[in-house]
Amino acid sequence: MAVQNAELRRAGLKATLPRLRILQILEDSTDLHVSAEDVYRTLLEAGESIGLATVYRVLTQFEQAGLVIRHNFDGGSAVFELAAGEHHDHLVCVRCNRVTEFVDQVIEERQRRIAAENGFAMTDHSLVIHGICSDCQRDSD
Amino acid sequence: MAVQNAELRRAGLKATLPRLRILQILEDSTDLHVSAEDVYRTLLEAGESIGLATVYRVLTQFEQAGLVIRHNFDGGSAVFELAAGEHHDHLVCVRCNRVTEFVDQVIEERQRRIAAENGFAMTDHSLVIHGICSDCQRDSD
DNA sequence: ATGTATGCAAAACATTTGCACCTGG
DNA sequence: CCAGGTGCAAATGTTTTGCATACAT
Repeated sequence: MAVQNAELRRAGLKATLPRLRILQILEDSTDLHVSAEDVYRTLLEAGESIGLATVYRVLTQFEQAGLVIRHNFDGGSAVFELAAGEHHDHLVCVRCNRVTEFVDQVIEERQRRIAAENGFAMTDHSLVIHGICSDCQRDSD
Repeated sequence: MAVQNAELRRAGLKATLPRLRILQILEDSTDLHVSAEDVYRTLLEAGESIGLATVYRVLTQFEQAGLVIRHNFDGGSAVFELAAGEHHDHLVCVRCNRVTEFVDQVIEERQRRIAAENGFAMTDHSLVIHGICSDCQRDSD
């Protein structure tokens, strides 16, 4: 936990209990993409008394500090993932919502070129491929 | 307006007044990407008395009928565009929210391959490049 | 006629904010 | 100690829904 403490400092955030717990949850989660509600529920299950508002505030701060990335895959709730490692794009299953990550250098390069050709100073980009994952194709209904 | 009438029939929707008006607005709009509120405001300005709930219902029906495409560019409100013509991707200005469209066959092809490699039956895909458009770079603050 | 569509108001969500209190450094 | 963080509840913004009425076929 000294590790997370340092991570928060580096991000310019005071190492408070809620922030440490939430960071821990993100790191421990088997699911790389969790919603604010998911985090809140996990906290409750662990017996912590941290408000949902704080979860939102902390996740937003983490996002601004570059610790996490916020995605709006569907119209519902946003999901967050640790910003560890390389940029990547996502495959999202429309049946089970499972998320798979991928990187493609050719696409990355084309995107840079397209932004440039259109006079855009690219700040970010997101590519989401929706489809039915192999598991869901098998359990077809 | 007989034209829109036929369009609705083809989509399997009764040609009611609200649906005709809303389709008309989408077709007439200079901005290709409008929110439910935008449509509602336009209706009010035209003196129509159509409820916001109806606008949402109709836009959702249009989406299901394949007449329009719904996008969730930011976390805010969804925007809709007529599904006329080819598939394309979007450049969105983070300052002024202006949307520019583009198509890149290389990216399209890579996406198909990536979906296939991951065992995904691709149903859809969306690529959004965020950045600062040339106008906003000029009026920098 | 009659099943469907609409308007209005209320509900349902996701997210944000105001404010008094608590806590980390 | 004191600025900043947190909890709670209330506010916000978007989208959906229940229900009585109106409309297209």
